[in-house]
Amino acid sequence: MEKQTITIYDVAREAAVSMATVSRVVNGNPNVKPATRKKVLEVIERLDYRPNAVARGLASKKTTTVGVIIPDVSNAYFASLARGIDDVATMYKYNIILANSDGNDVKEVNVLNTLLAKQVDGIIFMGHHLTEQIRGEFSRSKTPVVLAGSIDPDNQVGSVNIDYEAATKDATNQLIKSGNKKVAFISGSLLDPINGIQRLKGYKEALKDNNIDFNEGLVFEAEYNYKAGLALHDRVVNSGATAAVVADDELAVGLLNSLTDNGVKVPEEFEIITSNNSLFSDIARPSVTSISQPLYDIGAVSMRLLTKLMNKEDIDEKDIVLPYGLIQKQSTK
Amino acid sequence: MEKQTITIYDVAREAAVSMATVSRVVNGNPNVKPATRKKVLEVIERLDYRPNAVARGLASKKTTTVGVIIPDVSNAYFASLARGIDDVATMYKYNIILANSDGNDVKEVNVLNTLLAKQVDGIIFMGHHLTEQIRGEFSRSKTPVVLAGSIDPDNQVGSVNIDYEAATKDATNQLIKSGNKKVAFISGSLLDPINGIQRLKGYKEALKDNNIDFNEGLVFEAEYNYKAGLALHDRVVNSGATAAVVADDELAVGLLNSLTDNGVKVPEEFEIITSNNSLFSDIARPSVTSISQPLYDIGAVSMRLLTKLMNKEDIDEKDIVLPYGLIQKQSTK
DNA sequence: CTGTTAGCGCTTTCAT
DNA sequence: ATGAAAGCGCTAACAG
Repeated sequence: MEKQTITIYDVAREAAVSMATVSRVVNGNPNVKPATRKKVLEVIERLDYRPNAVARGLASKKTTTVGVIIPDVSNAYFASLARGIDDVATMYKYNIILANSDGNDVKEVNVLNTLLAKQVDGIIFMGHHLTEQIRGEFSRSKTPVVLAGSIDPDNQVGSVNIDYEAATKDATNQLIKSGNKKVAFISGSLLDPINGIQRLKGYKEALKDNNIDFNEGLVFEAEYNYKAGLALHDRVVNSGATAAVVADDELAVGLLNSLTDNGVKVPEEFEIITSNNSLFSDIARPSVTSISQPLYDIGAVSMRLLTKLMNKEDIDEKDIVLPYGLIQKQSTK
Repeated sequence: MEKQTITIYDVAREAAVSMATVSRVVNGNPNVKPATRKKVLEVIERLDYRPNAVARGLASKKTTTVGVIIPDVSNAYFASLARGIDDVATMYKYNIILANSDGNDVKEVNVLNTLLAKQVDGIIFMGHHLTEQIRGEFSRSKTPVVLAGSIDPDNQVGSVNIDYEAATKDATNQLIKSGNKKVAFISGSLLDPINGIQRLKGYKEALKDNNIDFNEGLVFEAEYNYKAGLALHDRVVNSGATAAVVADDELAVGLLNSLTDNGVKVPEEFEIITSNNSLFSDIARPSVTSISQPLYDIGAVSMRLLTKLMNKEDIDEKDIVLPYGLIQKQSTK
């Protein structure tokens, strides 16, 4: 028995109308007499007809699917964004093709190309560092792009973020105010403009406002994971720091656990403020004071912005900055 | 300026060959004289030609994309599976359309239908409970399906899992051996066959082997999240249990923290074994002893199995059971 | 309100 | 080894 697909043609024949009419009722075009619509609908039901989205895509040049380039779905931070993206996508009848890049330049370019080949209607990009090549592809292609939780120093495409600079400044300030002279700045690669430009800038501003000299030895780069946090212990302790602003929760909790496991009292002897307010920061004991970013919303708003772009609507502002907070928990005094 | 897409036709004209030939070189068909191939390749390069995957999909009836139905990507358990799936998919030149269902019957059916409409070549389904309707759709459609970390009591489609029954039995046994007479069984909905059938069975077997009567009052159903774990505290304490096997890490850590925050010593006064060995179980203090499931591998193997199914290869076994472990940490004696 | 007619860009026999 | 031509299933003018 063959995989006999029934097409719009079959429906048209059975309903004794033209393909165009069937197409109209399928697409909810109002220009169809109720009686005809009903008749067609019945045949569709009876034949169990399902429009072929690929054919539709070829004919209409719209696939109702968007590409999402993500460093790693299994990272809680990005997974939250992804969830926000998918929910809004679903709301607007889009599907998402999810592709992991590991923040790797080559993979990013590859995946971008296959996404473009698949004629996605738009792209949401999450990544630490926009390479020239990627930016070139973005501007060359006519496909709308939105950066979620990522910065393009050149502002060519839309983006949704929080004000990392101000948030880091606030956090650093709090740590200084509570008496810490040496506050460590712990982030991911400084090549990522979020770290190297925005966060670092906020950190330095806080120091300056409090007349503290910037000390290179208090700046640490690490990968965003628990083990990296554990591994940081000795270096941080040796730096003489008595507090730290950390750019990632896993990293922060790793540092925290290595500290407490070694008998250091947190927050009495060492204070920590982290950045994502994820479950990790709640689960840890002591729980970790954190900047709160509306992760789900960053994803959701990105997708909403993308729908506008795909729809060629007028955008009042293509770079959206969402509000952040500072949630006090047990790792600060 | 228009979005002037260059097509296979343009390439054919410029290279002075037929579309068929261009198609052949693009698809790596060996029946092309090296000289012609070279010539065509140069034109492709020069024109920056990119084959349109949608057109290709319509003509060949293959989209090289698979649908992935997932309860929630922002759940660490499922996110790990998803990562394994995507990596193997990429390896075999597939992309994944990721769709969140929240384990909701209606959403599952909807999303399945749009996936089928989009002509995905295969589907990977993760969900707690296969409804009749979904199973009906599965068997009616000719599209290959694989269940990842989910059970179909009827075994109609392929699946990849661990032996939940044996794993739960092992965990329960350890708890009993170390002196606990009352071991709580804490899982998600018992409607999910993994919980209601497999895990519960393993739990009961362990009791039986140790001549302990099954006590309904020690069985708890809860949602798989941290708050649900916190909320469970009173009921578990009142049940008289001195240990628990928990089906989810967030749940387990929630219970753990509510216990320790209330002054109960773990593991001295209460022992806990959880099920996913995720980062949560490492971060908690005390860290939580856990069954270890090869999450990434479950995803990866599922996708590998699906490629075979899509390729109509012979399958030795369409239900794959992967090995599990039991990782001793600080929450058990 | 409904039908006709071209394609959309590519794969795939079938010839040659 | 290469070309010609017929679709794949649907949308979108354009008529009427």
